[in-house]
Amino acid sequence: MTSPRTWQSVQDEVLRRIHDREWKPGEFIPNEADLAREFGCARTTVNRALRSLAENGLLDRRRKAGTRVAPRPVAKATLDIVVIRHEVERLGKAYAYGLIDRAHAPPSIAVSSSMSVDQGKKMLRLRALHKADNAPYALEDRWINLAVVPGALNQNFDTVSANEWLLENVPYTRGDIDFSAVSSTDWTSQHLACAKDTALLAMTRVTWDQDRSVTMVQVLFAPGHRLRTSL
Amino acid sequence: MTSPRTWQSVQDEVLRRIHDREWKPGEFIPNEADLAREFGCARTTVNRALRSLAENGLLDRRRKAGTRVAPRPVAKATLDIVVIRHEVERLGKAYAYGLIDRAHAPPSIAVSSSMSVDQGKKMLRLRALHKADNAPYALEDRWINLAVVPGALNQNFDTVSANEWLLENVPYTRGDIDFSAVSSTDWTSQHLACAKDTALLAMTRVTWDQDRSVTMVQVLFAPGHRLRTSL
DNA sequence: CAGTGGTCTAGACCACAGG
DNA sequence: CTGTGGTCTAGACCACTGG
Repeated sequence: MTSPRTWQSVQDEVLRRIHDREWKPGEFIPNEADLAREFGCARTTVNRALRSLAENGLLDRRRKAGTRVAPRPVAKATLDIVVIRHEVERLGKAYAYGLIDRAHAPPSIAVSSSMSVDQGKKMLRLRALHKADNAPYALEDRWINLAVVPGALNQNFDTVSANEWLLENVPYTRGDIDFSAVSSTDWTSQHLACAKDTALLAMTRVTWDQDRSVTMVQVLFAPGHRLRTSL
Repeated sequence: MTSPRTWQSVQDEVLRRIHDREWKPGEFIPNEADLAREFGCARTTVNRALRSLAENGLLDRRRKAGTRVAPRPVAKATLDIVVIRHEVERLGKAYAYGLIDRAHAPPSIAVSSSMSVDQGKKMLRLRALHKADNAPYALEDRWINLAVVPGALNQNFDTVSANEWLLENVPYTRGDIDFSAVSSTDWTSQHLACAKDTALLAMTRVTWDQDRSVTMVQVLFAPGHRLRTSL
């Protein structure tokens, strides 16, 4: 075979061998030093190629044991979670935002427990609609932890969505997300302009800064919305 | 400040500066050589730390221009797409699989166009139910491209799901996935043991080997299913 | 053109874990 | 104890791209 010299060409060759079943799932492959000799490059270069593949779940690497092809290739799909306005604009549509209501109230049990906050403490709740080309795009129902983000009380969120304001002004270290399907209620149907009981894609996210919850938001997308990604 | 010596400690320090707004979104940070001097380590070490952060979307790096904190931190959520049996077993539940029907027939227009195959060509269609602790877990509706996987005709898929058989036997290079919410039909309600029009989370995937489609599958999860991930 | 990140090298030492 | 991957170094050259 030819002698790859860059880490990408090494990676390509390794991928080819996996794809062509020269190295089968679960099998060990030669160690880095041997591969470096075979490919005529430095071990560092081989390491870079293999480490990258391991991060993508195609290889299992363990000290002393060695490197093997992942027995069950774990497919990792990456979703980019972006500000809704940017998502709409990327689609070439006109974005509009409207605040529906705003309240300073204690959260429900579900919200307070998801956010690990005292149920008695008042939080800021915002509901808003995002539109694309004047059609409903997504409905946002958000709770903000005022103990962590006191400044939110001074914002009216009339023109800038909490979505964007928080991202630009409040740091976070971690987020937990889940996706599910829910039926449209009377209230959501009205705002998303769809029939009651329509199936809607829902994204719920709790954002944390260290161990303190910053905000929890449920986004309901308009009927037919698809979340795309690839492997 | 202290002098980090490993790439992870360099990364931690960079993360801290971003988090504490010492380096603000959109701002340029010192170049690799300067940081290496400041931290008392090799430039390679700084490079490793910054490259990793850039891959995670926290930094924007461009030759000559330099490195800056990403103006809009793009949150990347990674979903692990695994074999359904393993997912169920990981939950500590008993897995069961049942083939519902199997047909050798031409695909619908929707399927043939998604898979870029000639609509006249017969394909293998399998519908099956995955159960967890004897309750419906997910309903699978799959089309297999026999031009790419002729061997599938010799499998009856009575006991091994196409899901697993394909993963273990047929290589692929790419997959396109989308998630959406759909309403349950009479047929799906019957198999998932739910009311008609219940909102269901649907995952549709088309798998490719180079530029030839291998299989297309729609998985409908039982009501209430949540797809979890974190940032 | 020149400054920046991107990569390769050869060698070294270390951390971990299998035997 | 020993083989493996994990990492660091110092230096070098390259590729891209902004000015």
